[in-house]
Amino acid sequence: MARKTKAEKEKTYQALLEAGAELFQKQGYTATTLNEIAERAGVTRGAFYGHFPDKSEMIKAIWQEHVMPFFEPIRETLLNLPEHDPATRFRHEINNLLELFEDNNVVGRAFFIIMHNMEISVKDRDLAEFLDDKYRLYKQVLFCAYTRLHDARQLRPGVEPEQAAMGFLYILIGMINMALLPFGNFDFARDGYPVFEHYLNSVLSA
Amino acid sequence: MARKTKAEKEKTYQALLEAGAELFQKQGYTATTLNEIAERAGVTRGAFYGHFPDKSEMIKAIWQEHVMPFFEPIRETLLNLPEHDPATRFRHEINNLLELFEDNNVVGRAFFIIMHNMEISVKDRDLAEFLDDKYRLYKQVLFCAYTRLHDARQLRPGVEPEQAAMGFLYILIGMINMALLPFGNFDFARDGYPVFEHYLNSVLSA
DNA sequence: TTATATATACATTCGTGTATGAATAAATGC
DNA sequence: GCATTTATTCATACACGAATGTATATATAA
Repeated sequence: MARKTKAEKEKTYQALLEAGAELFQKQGYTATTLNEIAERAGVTRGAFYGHFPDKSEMIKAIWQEHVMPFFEPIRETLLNLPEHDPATRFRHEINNLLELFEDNNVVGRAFFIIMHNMEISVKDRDLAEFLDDKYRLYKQVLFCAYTRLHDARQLRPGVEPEQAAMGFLYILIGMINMALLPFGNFDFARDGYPVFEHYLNSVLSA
Repeated sequence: MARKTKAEKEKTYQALLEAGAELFQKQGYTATTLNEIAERAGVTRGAFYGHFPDKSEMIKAIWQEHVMPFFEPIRETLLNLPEHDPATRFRHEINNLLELFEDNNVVGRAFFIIMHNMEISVKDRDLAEFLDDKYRLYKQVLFCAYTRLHDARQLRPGVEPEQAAMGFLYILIGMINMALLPFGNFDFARDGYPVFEHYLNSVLSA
């Protein structure tokens, strides 16, 4: 095969990544073969191995390229809520998060794959750790945010940060789950924002 | 192979079911092979095909045998909350549900497999429909319960049944998700009951 | 005697990983 | 800038293993 230019190489890389994400979403991570990915990207398995050591590395790449750029700033903000009136910033950022899931289906797709369409296997310890990290991350970020809210006395009396963070995490995970399922038409305006609004009001005093 | 008695046949059936559930939980549905299931059950693939047409039928059997007996009465109760003071019954039944997940790890395991360790694939339309049914079921049951609560004026003013049902579903799904993950030690007394208690208090007026 | 639970054996298909090769982009030397 | 060398992208081919489904055999329950 003729050597391609650097720009062309990047193009096939992106094509492979996109093909992989689409197929993982549609038929699951384990059930998707390298042949299918390559074919959908318009290349052969030879190209795949030129870009990824194996399938599991592709998942990490999808996360890195499709999620991190959007997710990182939100995480950064939640970890550094202002000492004065963190609640307003918190509400705002949660809104950003929901909008991200509503608008950007690349991000949503990646989450769906990670949470729903990738079996957690003892066989692949590496991937299990990768998933573990993701969940640990969410928990940590939310706990940090709620601690700040607590310190600023913007949580309703009797609401403990750990508990509130867990509750929020449940709602978030639950909603993302439902929102991303291929069946059961989900409407953010109907099933997303109002639910969060209610929950935030029940937890925040501000 | 020598023919077995009917009782022995039932025993290998149960052994296969148990082996399948264990392996699906540990390594995922797709990644588990019929050979592994048979070997763990102390038989060969020949026995498997004597009891199940294929792997997907085993999932349905696991649900039928390991979940339905516990889940059905709860569903029945939620669909038929009393007209007078449904809230008390509702709280009670939700508690039952949490206890079920806390105590009965066979039920929890089945849920974990369905929700986390079985990829949703277009390739297997039959299984996708099976999953779809499950989610539809939850939604329907909760909506029915919340409607009854609403009619009895036991929802806080401004709380709509649809919304409240969705919120509850999110929390439930989110919690079950987190509770069942193999990593991240989950404690029902710490991360389960209090969160639900808070949410119920924020929604119910009674 | 007959029906059947399950082991065994076989055929087929499929997926992975690697080794190889062709053609050309990129690098190098002048 | 041009000629030559080198590096590299990706297709092709191959080897190996593994999984499925089916057909068959056997011993014994019914």
